[in-house]
Amino acid sequence: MEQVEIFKALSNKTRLNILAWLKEPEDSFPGQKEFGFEHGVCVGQIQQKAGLTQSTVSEYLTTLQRAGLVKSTRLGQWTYYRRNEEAFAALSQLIQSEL
Amino acid sequence: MEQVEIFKALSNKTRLNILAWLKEPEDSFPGQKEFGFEHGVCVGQIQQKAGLTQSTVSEYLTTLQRAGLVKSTRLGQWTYYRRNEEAFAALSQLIQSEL
DNA sequence: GAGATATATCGGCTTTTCTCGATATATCTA
DNA sequence: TAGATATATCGAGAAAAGCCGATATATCTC
Repeated sequence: MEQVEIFKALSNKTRLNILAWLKEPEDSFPGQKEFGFEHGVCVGQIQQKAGLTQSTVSEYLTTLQRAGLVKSTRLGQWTYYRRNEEAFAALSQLIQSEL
Repeated sequence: MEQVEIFKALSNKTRLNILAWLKEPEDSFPGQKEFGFEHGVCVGQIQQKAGLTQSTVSEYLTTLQRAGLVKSTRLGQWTYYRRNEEAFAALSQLIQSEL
């Protein structure tokens, strides 16, 4: 993924919030605790917390995924999103060394 | 400076290039070697290398400065820009711990 | 198969960003 | 002071991003 695309994905307050929420999903999404968090958090929960429409949040998650910052798993009718921690480690490293 | 503003400043290929050039100014701007690089590189040199208009490059440098990523020094009729390495270290750290 | 639910995609309107040319400001030099 | 040079700021048109409602697709349940 191109560096600039990663930074574009991070250039939005809601998307930054989503990433922060996904860092502590148990605290951020108590409404989903019965499903567990191994595969991440489903779109509906994120949408509710973000307070934007379903289409916008879905698009934001796609943006984050194209940047490599999150991964998704489809289970039945739900899509679960979770952070890709390797991407964050790599980004931190990149800023230290290359940027 | 707000996180999202830093990422917005980094969301442009030319601005990323400028930051990369300022990392190795001796290699990137041989045309300025007679003036030294202690205070940075002047806008004209950066503009020439970027291949965009003077006004655009000036604005980009202002954007980077507002984000805290570069510092400037005015000497006579020249403004010299240089990287603010502390900001990059802080950003790398932020991505590791908070983001 | 029909309806319900979850997510993704599409079309469009609004706001922001990109980038330019023109102009303003500051400094230098003659 | 006049002109030259360097940079900053302004105004505007084009492109991209933000965000929505409507619709499409996929899965589940009956």
